Amino acid sequence: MTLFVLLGPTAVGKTELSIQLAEFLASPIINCDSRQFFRELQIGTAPPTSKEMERVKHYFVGTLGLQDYYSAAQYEQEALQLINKLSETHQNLLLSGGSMMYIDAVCKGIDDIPTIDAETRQFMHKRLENEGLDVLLQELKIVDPKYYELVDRKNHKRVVHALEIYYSSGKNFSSFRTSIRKKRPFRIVKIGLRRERADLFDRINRRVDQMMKNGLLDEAKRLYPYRMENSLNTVGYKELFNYLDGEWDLATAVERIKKNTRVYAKKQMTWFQKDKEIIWFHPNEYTEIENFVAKSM
RNA sequence: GGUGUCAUAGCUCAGUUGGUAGAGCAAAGGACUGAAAAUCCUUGUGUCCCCGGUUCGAUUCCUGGUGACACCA
Repeated sequence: MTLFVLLGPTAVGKTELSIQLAEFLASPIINCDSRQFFRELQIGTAPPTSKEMERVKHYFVGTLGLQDYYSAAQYEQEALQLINKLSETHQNLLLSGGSMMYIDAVCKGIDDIPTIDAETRQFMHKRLENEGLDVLLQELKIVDPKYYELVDRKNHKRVVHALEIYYSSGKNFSSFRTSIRKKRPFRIVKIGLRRERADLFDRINRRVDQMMKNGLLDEAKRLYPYRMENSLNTVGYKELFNYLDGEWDLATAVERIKKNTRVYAKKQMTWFQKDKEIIWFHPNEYTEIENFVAKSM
């Protein structure tokens, strides 16, 4: 069995191409855009249209509620289970999306680290607020000197998480970090889509305008009560919440959505560039992609 | 036509009592192991509008020019 992974920055044109490619491969699409998992996020995450969903069966689209907890590790498990099951009837499968960490979770695996219960999380979050990052850093230095040396010490999420692991498991983060690449019982072929930056940024800007026309603001108003949920700490929504809070005017919020989407696209490209397994194509080169896929099957 | 104000980074502007300059935004580069569309780090040389003058030295002062804006005719 071969797993084809179609990836690339947001708005590059993955969705349209993934439909064609899925039909060519006679495969369903295993979605790997982490924000498209959330059922409620309809306009802002540019999920496949209902027409596209009719043409090709999609997994992991609209499967989560706004308040559901989810993680890359959970995705790894569920996606592998699904791939395993589908491989009984399919010779080729297509995974498509741009969530870097989730792609790596499936292709390379991530270490087995205990899940932190909500209570510990809340407790550590409070400690960060009350005692500050420096106190927690000093604690980490004692508890896990190895990770203390490695960690981005200004990034509170990393520091807090390492301590959460220690307090809920009694073992430090370093003892869980193996960095061993997990073996998969199938072949993986990564196809990257990219286009000129000016072109990509232009598509992003236009897509945001289109989302606004499609009623993104109404959607944000509807979801406003849930704005504190992690699922809504998402480009396209968080900026509109600022507008609804009266902090920005609407034009500013829309500009910020565009900018943050561009920044996100850049982050994706930075991450993907390091991955030498990716074979790159321009979205217009569909024939070349199909030829390449045919040779790799 | 006259008078005045302004002309500095992609944009909005600060500043140099004359020793070639810095903020915000935009932009660029990077990190990333169970909240990742998250979170975090790094990066500012630009004919200081143009010609000339004064000066050891001018982006800064002076003459002229060009452009923008305001007011007066």
